[in-house]
Order: sequence, then structure tokens, then C-alpha cells
Amino acid sequence: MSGISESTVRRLSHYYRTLEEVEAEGGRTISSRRLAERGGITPAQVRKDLSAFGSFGRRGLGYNVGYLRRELRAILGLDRRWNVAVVGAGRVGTALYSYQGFAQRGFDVVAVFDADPRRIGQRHGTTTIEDVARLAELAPQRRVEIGVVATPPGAAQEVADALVAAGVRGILNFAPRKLTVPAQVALRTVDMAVELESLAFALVHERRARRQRRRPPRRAG
Amino acid sequence: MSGISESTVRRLSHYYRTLEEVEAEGGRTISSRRLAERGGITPAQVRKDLSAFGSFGRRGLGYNVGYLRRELRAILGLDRRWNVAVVGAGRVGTALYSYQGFAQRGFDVVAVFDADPRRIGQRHGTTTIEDVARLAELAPQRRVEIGVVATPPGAAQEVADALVAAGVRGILNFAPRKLTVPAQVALRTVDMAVELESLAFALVHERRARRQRRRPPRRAG
DNA sequence: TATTGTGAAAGGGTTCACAGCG
DNA sequence: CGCTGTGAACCCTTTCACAATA
Repeated sequence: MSGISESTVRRLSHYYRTLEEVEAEGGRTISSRRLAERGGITPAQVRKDLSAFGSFGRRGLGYNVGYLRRELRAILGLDRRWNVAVVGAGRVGTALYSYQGFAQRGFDVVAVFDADPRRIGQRHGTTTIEDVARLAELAPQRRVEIGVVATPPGAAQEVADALVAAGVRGILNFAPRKLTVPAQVALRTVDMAVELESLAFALVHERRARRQRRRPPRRAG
Repeated sequence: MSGISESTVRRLSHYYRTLEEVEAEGGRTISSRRLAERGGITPAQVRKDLSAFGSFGRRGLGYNVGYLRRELRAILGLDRRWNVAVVGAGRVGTALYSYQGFAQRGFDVVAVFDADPRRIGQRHGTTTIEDVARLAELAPQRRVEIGVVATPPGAAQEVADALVAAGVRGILNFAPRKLTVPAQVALRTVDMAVELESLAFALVHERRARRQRRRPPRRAG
């Protein structure tokens, strides 16, 4: 089951969110068209994405909102909880581990590490900042599966290596530096500088800046 | 000049960073191979990306580090400064506008807005948090060209609309919500939930999780 | 000999268009 | 008649492979 592209998965995540909203509003069924509407995607794309995992809809009717949401929840691996360690308790790290949506989505921050002695020992809510030197010991102990790298760029690779050594299977990197990890470790990168620079590029080279927007779905004719 | 793909631009941004590092280390020339090494890209990809903008290298020798860096700097629109407004002075907003790399890269945060009366008027460094109600007035006055949305999801679209109305040409969205903006406004989204969920997906469907890793470049044979 | 620049080939993702079904 | 599921067509991006050149 993994001829699934990165972009398909990201879209699933959006469909999931839309379904949560529609369900909260009391909607019972939804068509691929409506599911596509919010977010500049074509109905065909929605159907293709979903069909990679099964047949969840009913021809002529659309998809049952609650059912599809639960299916996506399972597909995305959100029907369980994940133990997360955040490394780096600077501004980004702090924003991250105090972010409510984290826990809400099933991601529990079970450890926060930093190298700065002034930060080590500080309590923030229920979490105490630990010395990063104890990562190798604490991460396996607390069954950490996902590591978030929120350190300065110079320390990022070293921290990633330590996380991998500690048995972490996925890394979310916020440091502005490309990381190298073994093939079996999943890696996602959020790079502010890249985002900002690609924005600057778009503004400088403005001609038809139609990023992230799509032409409206055309009906067959 | 815009048959340039989003992914090409993001890679340019990485090349630029690599060149900065290599230049700092005193390197004079660099081959597409070395430029590719850091970051799981093929040499051919590097050459194709660059060749979309001109011929910057010398056959047999490679690229002059300083020259190529300056060219990329101009291509990426980093040879000038950009006025940025951050909307939302919560944890994410605060992490953003106090982020040094921002200014270092040519992005000046000239305004920070929030809707919470307890935050309005607070000074953080050189910036005073303004009432978001004054966005329409202050953003054009301060020549804001890029807006950063760091609000709760419920307010994000409304804020984006206000930014667009105030003449902003690019938006960087951190709210977990797809935004709709006119085609001529560039939009980039950083969605933590999507990143985390795509990571969870990868771990659940582990088989061959070779995201962001590339097979090593093979020599012609 | 080393390495770029680039057409051509390959690969992958998106859209089309329609059969199948409610 | 409406809408899904999907093979085929299309299009865009990446990789190959080699002529050009230092």
C-alpha cells in the first residue's frame, strides 16, 4: 500500500479537516465536488485520492460524512496517540510544545529537551525541560516515536542523529538546514526561510502568480 | 520568465543557502555535484534549475561561488528589503516576529497586529502591537507588501481579506485553514497539522518510507 | 579530463471522460 | 438523473546521456 504520493497524503489531511467541520455543522453526506471546493482541488482529484484506499462513497449520493471521516482518521494514523519529543525550547520550540492542536490531534509531547542550562529544569505546564544530554536515555524510556527539531541550524543534524539513535521513526524539522536521516526514518521539513524566499520570488517575478489556486472545475461538455 | 515551478524555486533557496556556507568556508568554485550533495538532489536537477535562468557555470570547472550566490540572490528577490506585517501576536506570531533570520534575510517586520485588547499596545523590542482594526490604515501607510497570518483558524480568512484589501501582494499563512485569495496574490501555507499527520501516515504505512531521500546519483555507464 | 547545458526519454501526478451504479 | 470509481490521456517534472567547452 505505498504508491501513495506525498501530495495525496497532504490532501487527505485537508479532507479530514473539512469533514470534521461539516460534521460539526451537522452535514450527513458530501460530494467530491463539495469536498474539493474548500481548497482549490478538483472533484476528480478527491475521488482519485480516496479511491487509492477503497470505495467509500455511494454512486449518485456522495460520501457519508461521519463514515469517511473515521476512515480517513484511521488511514492517517490518527486513531491512536503518538509520543513526541521536542528538542529546542527556544521561541519556536515553545510555540510548538504549548500548541493545543498538538494534543488535540493525538500528539502528546512527552519530553522537551534543551542544551541551555538556564532553560533546563524549567516547568512549562506539565512538562519539564530536560538536558538534551539525557535524550538517549529518556526518549526510549518514554516511548518517543516522533522527534521535533527546533534547534539552531548548527545543532540540527547532531540532534537528528541522536533522535534516530534513540529509536525515533519520524522527524519534523524546523531548523533551516537540510537533514540527512536513514531511509527508514520519515522526515518532514518546515523551512521558514524557504517559504519567505519563494514568496519574494513570486512577488519579484509577478506575471501570473497563481500558486495554490486552481482554475475552477469545468463541467464535462 | 515564469515557466518556473514552485519546486525549482524552493531548491534555488537551498542552493543559495549552500552557497552562503561554502563562501563562508572560503570555497571559490563548486560543481553541480557538490551543490546537489547537500540535500538529496541530483546534479542534473541542479543544472536544469539554474539553466532556467541563464548560464552561470563554466564547462569543466563548475560555478563560481560568489558569482552564483549573487545571481541567485537577485533571482530570489533578496537584493532588496521587504516590509512584512504579522497578524496575530500569539505564540506563533511572537516566535515569528522576534525571529532574527527574518530581518537577516531582508524581511522587516514593520507592523504587528492583534485583536486582543490585553496585547494591543505591548512593546516587543522595537515593535508595538497594534489593534488589527487599524490594519487597513497602517499597512498601506507602512508600505507592507507581505502579510503573515498567525491567527486562530476562525479569523484567518477574514484577516487575509483585510490584508489583500490593504494592498498586500503576498501572504504566508500559518493558520490551519485553507485560504482563498485573488489570483494575483501569492500564497504560501505552513500547516503544522498537515505536516504532523503526513508524518503519522508515513509511520503507520511504513513499508519503504523514503520521503525526501533520493537514490544516490548514478554515473553514466 | 572534468563539468556544464540541454534536447530527448522517462517517470509521476493530474485531469478527462465515461461506464457503472444508486 | 446524480455522483462515484477508474482507465486512458495529458501534462509537468525529473533524469538521462551526450555534445560542447574549459
